[in-house]
Amino acid sequence: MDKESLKVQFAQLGFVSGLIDEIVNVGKIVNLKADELLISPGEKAIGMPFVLSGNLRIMREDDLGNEIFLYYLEGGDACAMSISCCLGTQLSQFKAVSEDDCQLWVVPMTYIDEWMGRYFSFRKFIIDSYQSRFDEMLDTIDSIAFMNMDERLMKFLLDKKQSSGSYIIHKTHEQIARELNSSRVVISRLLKKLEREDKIELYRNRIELL
DNA sequence: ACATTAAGTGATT
DNA sequence: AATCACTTAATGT
Repeated sequence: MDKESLKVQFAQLGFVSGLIDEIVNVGKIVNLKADELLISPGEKAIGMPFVLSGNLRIMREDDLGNEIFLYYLEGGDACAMSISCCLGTQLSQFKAVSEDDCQLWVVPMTYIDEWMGRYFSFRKFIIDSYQSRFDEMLDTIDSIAFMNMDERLMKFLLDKKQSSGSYIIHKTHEQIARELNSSRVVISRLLKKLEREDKIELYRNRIELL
């Protein structure tokens, strides 16, 4: 990723050129392959990540290793949540795993506070970003609280199609069950039902939407 | 050929 | 909707 295309990416976020230069100068690239752990609860964040490409899955985890899915970070997103983690010398409350191959631009936290003061566009971006993470979290809370499992599963499949731009989903029933906080058997049955309704086709490690 | 992992299913709570 | 127990199918060594 060369500097010029980086600048183009950040310009799309509505940043002014002075800010873009600073971001490009102090950040560094982080490449993740699919299913790599970026951070887990209790760790100190390395900085504030901007997602250049790929998707990340953000989750909460309890002491027993049970996970609950919160939201996705997609290209163009930044994890504003990581601010609290760094401004207040707090440790991460989240677990972040790459969903596919990802490119991140990570900026040391020390700059964030200062940029928020100096650049209106940056302050706005952070607040908006915080807001959308929050909204997405409300969304998943709603779906856990108010939607039936079959609706949640359908939503999951459609979201997946949306974010990956593909009708093919490379996941096992087990993985899907974990992300929806359900069990493998339940997911297998519901998927089977969807297959009988000709909405999907099932294979090993792969689901195709029709 | 054998072991391992993913997926399908009936019965029970 | 979850869990158990068991079967069947696919894949790796």
